[in-house]
Amino acid sequence: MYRTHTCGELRIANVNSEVTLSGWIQRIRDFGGMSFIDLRDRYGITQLVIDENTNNSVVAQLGNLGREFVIQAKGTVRERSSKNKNIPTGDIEITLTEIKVLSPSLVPPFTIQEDTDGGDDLRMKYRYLDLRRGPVRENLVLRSKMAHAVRSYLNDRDFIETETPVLIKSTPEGARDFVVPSRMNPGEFYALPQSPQIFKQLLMVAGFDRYYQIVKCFRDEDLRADRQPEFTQIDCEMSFVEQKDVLETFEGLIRHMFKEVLQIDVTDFPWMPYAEAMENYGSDKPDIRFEMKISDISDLVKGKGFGVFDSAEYIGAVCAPGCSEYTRKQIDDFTNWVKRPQIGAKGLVYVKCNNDGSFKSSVDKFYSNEDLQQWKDTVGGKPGDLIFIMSGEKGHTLKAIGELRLELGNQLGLRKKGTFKPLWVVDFPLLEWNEETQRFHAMHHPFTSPKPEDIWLLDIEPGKVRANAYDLVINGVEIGGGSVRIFDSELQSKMFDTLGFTKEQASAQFGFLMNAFKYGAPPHAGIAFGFDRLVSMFAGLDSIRDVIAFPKNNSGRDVMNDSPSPIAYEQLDELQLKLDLKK
RNA sequence: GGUGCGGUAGUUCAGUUUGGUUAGAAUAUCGGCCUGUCACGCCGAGGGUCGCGGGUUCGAGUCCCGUCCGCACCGCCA
Repeated sequence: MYRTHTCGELRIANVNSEVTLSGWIQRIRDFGGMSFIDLRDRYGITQLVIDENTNNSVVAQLGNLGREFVIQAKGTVRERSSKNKNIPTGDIEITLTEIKVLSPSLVPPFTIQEDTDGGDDLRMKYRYLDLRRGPVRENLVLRSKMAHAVRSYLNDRDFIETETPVLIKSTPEGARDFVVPSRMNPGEFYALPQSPQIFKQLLMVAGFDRYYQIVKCFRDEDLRADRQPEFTQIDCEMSFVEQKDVLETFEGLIRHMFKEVLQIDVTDFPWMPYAEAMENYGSDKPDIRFEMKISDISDLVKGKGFGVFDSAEYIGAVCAPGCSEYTRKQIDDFTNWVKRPQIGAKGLVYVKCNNDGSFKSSVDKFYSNEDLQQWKDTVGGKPGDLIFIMSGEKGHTLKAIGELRLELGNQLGLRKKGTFKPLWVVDFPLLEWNEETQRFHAMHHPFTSPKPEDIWLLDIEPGKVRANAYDLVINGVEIGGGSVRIFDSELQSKMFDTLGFTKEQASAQFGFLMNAFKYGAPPHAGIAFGFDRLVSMFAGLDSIRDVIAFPKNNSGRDVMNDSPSPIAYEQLDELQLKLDLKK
């Protein structure tokens, strides 16, 4: 028997018990006459003692031990003479009668403790050591709890957990597919799913009525702190429901997870139309932990001789509360910040609303005090506030002010971790114009249903058609999204038509789905949540890598096993593939 | 594809602005001392291709060019 207890469970009540523990040596503190060993496993740390009463065979072994050795220790639980209040086992220790090395260890490349000295790169290379650290392990425990909460909530509501294929057909819309060559079908390829979209819709046609799956999805696009090439979705679909049924069911899920896992009551899930989100926040995923809405002041500022504003399509303002005392340097820093290529603004106009009611702005030459007063009233400014103004093409400018708003929120400490503000963004556009391909693309995916009252626009102004599509945004992070689906094969083929598919292309790509819809498709709708993002948000982290056991790095590489890697000539030959690398 | 930041002991970093003696600190490791530590303490030792290649210079960790790698972001991500 390797152990009678874990390293986290012994307490004062266990005093005098004979116990056997197994685990990793966290640290040895050698005092010459006596020594302490911290023994660690997943459950905690227990202190082992060697002193003048310990038998010589144990003492003799001490010198052979080192950090991260796996040992088995037998001994007796006793009360400590000096207790450690910081750990749950801090009242007791084990006096050793026997110690056995189960597995020695090299000196680890970084210290394995709560605050490691290891950099990200090194931690990823030795991820199995990194995972021994409490904080990283806790993230994965949290992930497991959250998955459990998802399953219990959905199982209780008659959802059926169903697996769908991982080797599927490549589709041209959307993100780039990862592809897998087929040996038995030379020259042909599977794709890894970007989402189980079509399969879950087919399950609805099959009458499953309520489906979910916690499932890996794959996208061959460039990575970010919150984007991995393989990631996990909570994928769901329901039949005989309307948009509001879906939103109610799944805000229930999110509420359940917050309550069950974090013991937090999240009550409000307001709805905000996409158009309103863009107008007021310059983003389709507003962070509504703080106000600071963007105001359109185009009509107020034009025609006073300031050329930059006069020639701009749109002039927007955001008011930073209590910032009128910002120095020239601070304002310059913001100006430079918005001028970076990532934002790409030409400049930044400011108006200081001084506490004495006067104004100081970078455009005093062109505007009177009365003008500035009017701006202040429009943006809802108060004495002591600072108004930032940007101008230009409407879409870009709104986006830029939106970014500035978030940065101001950061600097003013208005984006507090541990505060959670969910928001449904609804009524997304059905289509968006793609300059590159000179055609409309589905904003969500081609199976998204247009709003019935907008269908008439499909032929004359496709860009104006709104969809029954929705995103769940929490704290400015897109956590999930879904839509009411098209279940009528006529409307579906009209949709493909609008997207520029020929009948043949549509039938080759999605023929089986359109066929399925000819055999009695129920009205259905669904949603998918980014599980990794949800976990990282619950954990209070900005990167999803820390909530994934074995993540990829920035360039999509696994630095631990050095993949991807070349394959043998024989493997290529079997697949009848030849490489033609450009460099 | 692009922009920015970074790469110096096992590890985390300082040193680069303004080129100049033997490249430092902390931590880890090893050795010695230590009976109540829990970030133990004290003394000592070892440990460096300053990412790589080229250039400028009497002299390069430091300046220039190229390149590789990491991170963040833009494009991209239905």
